[in-house]
Amino acid sequence: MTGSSDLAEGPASWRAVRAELLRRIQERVWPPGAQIPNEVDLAEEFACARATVSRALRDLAERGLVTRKRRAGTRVADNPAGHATLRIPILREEIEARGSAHRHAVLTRRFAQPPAATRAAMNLAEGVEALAVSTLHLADGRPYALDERWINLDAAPAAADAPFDVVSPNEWLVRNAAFTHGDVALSATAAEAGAAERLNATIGDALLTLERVTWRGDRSVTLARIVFAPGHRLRVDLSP
Amino acid sequence: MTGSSDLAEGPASWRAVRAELLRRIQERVWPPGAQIPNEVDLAEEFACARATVSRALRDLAERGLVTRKRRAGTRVADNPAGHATLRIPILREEIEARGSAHRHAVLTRRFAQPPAATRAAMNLAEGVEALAVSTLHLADGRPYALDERWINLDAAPAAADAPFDVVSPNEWLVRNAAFTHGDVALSATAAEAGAAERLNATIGDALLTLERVTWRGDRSVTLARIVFAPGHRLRVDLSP
DNA sequence: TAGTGGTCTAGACCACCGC
DNA sequence: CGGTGGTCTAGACCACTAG
Repeated sequence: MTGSSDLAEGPASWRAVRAELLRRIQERVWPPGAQIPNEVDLAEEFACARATVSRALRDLAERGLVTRKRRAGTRVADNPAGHATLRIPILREEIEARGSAHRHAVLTRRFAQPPAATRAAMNLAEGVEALAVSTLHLADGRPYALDERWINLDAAPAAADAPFDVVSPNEWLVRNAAFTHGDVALSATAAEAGAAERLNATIGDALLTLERVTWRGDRSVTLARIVFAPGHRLRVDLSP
Repeated sequence: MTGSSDLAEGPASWRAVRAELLRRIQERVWPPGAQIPNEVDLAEEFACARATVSRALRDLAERGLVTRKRRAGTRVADNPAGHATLRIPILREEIEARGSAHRHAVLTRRFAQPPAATRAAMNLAEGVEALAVSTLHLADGRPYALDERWINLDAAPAAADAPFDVVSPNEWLVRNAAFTHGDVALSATAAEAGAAERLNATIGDALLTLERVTWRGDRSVTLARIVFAPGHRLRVDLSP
């Protein structure tokens, strides 16, 4: 085996073990679906403790490259699928990371009863008011994204008094209203009149749209709809 | 503290430790930026081994909730940002997971020199030929996504003989041409004539587009452009 | 029921880097 | 320099489940 000579001379770090296992998977020494030797045997082969092999295999399992079951052992995944991690964007940081100057403007800010669809998505009772805020984010003075959201005042009461002029709702909520989980949907939408004007687009332009609902336990915190300016590309890396 | 009473009675699993640490972070017992006690102290508090605390903290660090430095210790992240994992889709599985019947049709398949932009993105030498394949994926007979891609025959020579009629290029490549890394870009594009006809859309419709380049070492494997049918939503979950 | 992964322990050494 | 996280070890017990 290729990678064992450098391992034989001393204790193998779990990364070295992982690298060798990864090599065997990628080079089809162990093809998809194949059974991998158990931890004890691998530990013996690599002359290390079982815990070290376990660490390496666990890492590969988290990446979806192998599947593990108690009695059945470890197998190479049928589909060694890559996985990308998509971070929840704080628009200011995203813009500044590109070397641009960030600025935001609150367009509207009002208390109202959200429409039925929003109420359903946020699991709100009928008749309760929520805070609707619309914010435009600019990079170097050019429109970058339009952030339209509803905030559940029951989950984040302090938002009622937040002016959002210095700290944007996007950032304020991330910092002050921690969520326990959420879900995101990406889609392409045609620019309607309001968004087109704000984003310097033409009506009907294809705009990348990110909709996100975050929850704190069983209470929704905010439903955000972020519409990016025309041509925006959301990039993510793909790991083994 | 809420979670400690049940921990005091016996050895704490690392998940229980993580849950308690997570609680303190989410409830601002340890606000963003705050220093967390070191592993030894926490192990003493939870009456467990340091390795158990380490496991819990490592998990939180991987999720981006805390940052760890050798001498400086562990701090709550300024932005306890959630992160979503976006799996590389095998369209057939994605469709079947929705309970629909999958079918695909190869529209075109030809060997040609890719255009300059593609050549650059795939780091190909000038003049070499690659395989261009265009495939339409259908769910219950309705257009689902259009897959247009270039395949680097240098990295996946077997693709030259693959008919792609039974196994789609999408699936064939995932299974037979493992990649080491890649990058993905999501954007919204206006449907041009060809895509509109195939996807049962109107010219100019906003379409969610996923572009992906995968690499095997320093050689590109494939550049794929997947255009989804109108209204498609790409969903991802958001974890703490 | 036996074999596998999952976890915990107590101890040890090391790499890093703020003080 | 010394404290911190990062890792490895040898051993142990447990949880799960395939055969």
